[in-house]
Amino acid sequence: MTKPATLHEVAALAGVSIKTVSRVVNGTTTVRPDVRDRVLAAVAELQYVPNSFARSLKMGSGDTVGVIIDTIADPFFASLTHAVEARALAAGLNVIFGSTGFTPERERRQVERMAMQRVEALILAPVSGSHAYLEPYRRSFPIVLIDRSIEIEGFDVVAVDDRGITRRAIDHLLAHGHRKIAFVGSDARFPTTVERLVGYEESLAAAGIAVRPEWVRPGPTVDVDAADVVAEMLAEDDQPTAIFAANPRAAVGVAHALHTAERADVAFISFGDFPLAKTLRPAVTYVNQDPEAIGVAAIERVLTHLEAKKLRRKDPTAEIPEDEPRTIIVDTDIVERGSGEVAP
Amino acid sequence: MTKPATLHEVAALAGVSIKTVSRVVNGTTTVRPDVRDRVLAAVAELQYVPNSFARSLKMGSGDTVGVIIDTIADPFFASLTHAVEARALAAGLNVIFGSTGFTPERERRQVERMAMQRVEALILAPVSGSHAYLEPYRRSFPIVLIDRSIEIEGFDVVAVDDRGITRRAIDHLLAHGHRKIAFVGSDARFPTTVERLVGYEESLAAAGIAVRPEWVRPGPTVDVDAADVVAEMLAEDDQPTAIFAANPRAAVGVAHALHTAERADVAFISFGDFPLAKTLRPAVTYVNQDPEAIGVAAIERVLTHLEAKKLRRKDPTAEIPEDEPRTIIVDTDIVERGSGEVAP
DNA sequence: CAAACACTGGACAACGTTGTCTTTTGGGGT
DNA sequence: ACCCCAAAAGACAACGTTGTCCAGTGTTTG
Repeated sequence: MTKPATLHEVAALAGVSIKTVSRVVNGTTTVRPDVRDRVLAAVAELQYVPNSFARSLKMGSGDTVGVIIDTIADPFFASLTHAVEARALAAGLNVIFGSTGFTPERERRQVERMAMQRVEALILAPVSGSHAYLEPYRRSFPIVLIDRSIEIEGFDVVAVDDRGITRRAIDHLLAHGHRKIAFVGSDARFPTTVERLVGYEESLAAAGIAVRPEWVRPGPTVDVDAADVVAEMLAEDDQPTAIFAANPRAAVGVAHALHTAERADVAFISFGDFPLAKTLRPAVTYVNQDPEAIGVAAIERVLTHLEAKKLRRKDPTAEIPEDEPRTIIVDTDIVERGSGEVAP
Repeated sequence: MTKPATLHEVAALAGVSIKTVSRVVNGTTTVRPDVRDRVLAAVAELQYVPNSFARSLKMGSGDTVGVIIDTIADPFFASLTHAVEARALAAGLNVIFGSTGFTPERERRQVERMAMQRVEALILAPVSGSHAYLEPYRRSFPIVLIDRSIEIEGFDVVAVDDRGITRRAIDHLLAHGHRKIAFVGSDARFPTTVERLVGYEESLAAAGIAVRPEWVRPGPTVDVDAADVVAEMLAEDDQPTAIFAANPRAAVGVAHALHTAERADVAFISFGDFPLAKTLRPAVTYVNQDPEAIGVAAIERVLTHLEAKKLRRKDPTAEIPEDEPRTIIVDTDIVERGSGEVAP
């Protein structure tokens, strides 16, 4: 593990001053071709790589954005992060990431880490709980909240209209004649599924149908398997004729249960696509919440803020309307593939 | 966007010297309780967060490890990265990540970026092509190659015995009486699938069966859908009675094709599990290449190297055998779930 | 041919932190 | 009351880089 070369060493080898090497490396000013070549030769020989610590320290800002999500093992966040990284790379930014594991405490720890790493901006999928603690951080770097909205003013938010689209999904089932609709995958820990549940309730209320608590079930948790929940409901005499899965993991369970019970007669809509959803018969109708679109929108907000910061450095009085926090609702639609169009 | 507070400001507010604040923050030496409290109050009031750029610059080393993979959208790498991050967090390390998008050129660029970020270590899933360019970097920080091995000596490698386990999978099909076995998902770009193809060929050769080129097909690529490939083969009079999918994406295509054609009579083994694989009927037998196990083994190697580095700082002459590059083959097995045990 | 002029190269300080070394403080023993 | 010693606090340099400013060089023009 040799220590990397420094400007001094390159300068000594090339027989110039460190400042000249700096100029060649950064290419800001013109340097006489022969000197330039000598420096580049030295750079190559010593395998010189600029020290970003020193550079960022001097410059007063780095080139890293943070991404904090539930877990990268969730395909939804994997796609989202993928989109963020691709755009960040193009913009010359590094991506540092951390997971909350669904716990507020760990979320705080991750945010703190990001602050210490002096990220230029933070993209955060907040877990439930108070987020007042974010306030001071927001003064140091822009924070874009994704996937779920938060009660506090002043943050950028990129999310999906969970309530509205769920309402539309339930309306869709109602329109196909269903009156007995189950909701699988409720989880009070997640604001998103809570919102989806509200959409479910609103839709039923508008149709004059009472919510039956025994048909509102938790999704996959440590001790509950969504497949078991469905099997249980389908074992009763009085059964739902349609099932809405509030998240893809729940949907996989529901699909498993319906498939093993050979109950193609039960209508089914999933919130979020999953692999093989189109292979099952009937293929699964789903709410298309596009993770890439959310990721792209989030990183674009970040880039806008960074651009604004650059502008403001030149002219601190400049008015930059794009720099104000915004709430972006990413479009969502329902993709009909059969399972959601089954008649009761 | 206020500038974060510095040690100087905290020191001024607390009425002490910066060194004392540094001591309180790092908790190395004892500080008189009253002074300590005053400093902590100032830290809280100013929202002081240490500047890791300055710290890393002074210390000569940071606390970040890099992870470079094909794409985080691949569930295999998502799980792997998840395991790496969890362990890194526990060790107080930050994870910075980048994707190659399967192109050698972009891989180089990502490695360069990591070097500039002065990562403490790098976990890399190399794409094919020459990796001689890694040699100089290896002198600056340890590099652990994952998932695929590389021709160069001197690197840590954590991988799966692709050839051996594939051979076992094909042997498994042979043992169930199959003689006509197709291989879907070959891709010369990936050393892993190349190795798997070799395993396939070895197994057939050992059984005295000739490889039929028309049954060795590429997996999903930009212009080839694995499902179409399978449908094509099953349209012929002379068909394979068993199919081996060389990667999970190919497997999803194969599953789709078999399922839509209602060909439960065709045996099927997948390299890698995929969601719903256990839901299909018959449930899909698969080679269990545990991504978490690979991730854990890789980050453990990294931690070992960093520990060794710390030891060596104290005693540069110390002999640390664990620090030598190693090749770790992570255990793999075949999970029988039905589809691989179908008779011809 | 000389003088002004770009243009190139170098010395020095500073970013915020920690390590080393020195100074101050406080408390105990005589 | 004095001195000594340990513990606590401070002064200063240094990490590797870039920005500012100044000196030197060669080129072009009056």
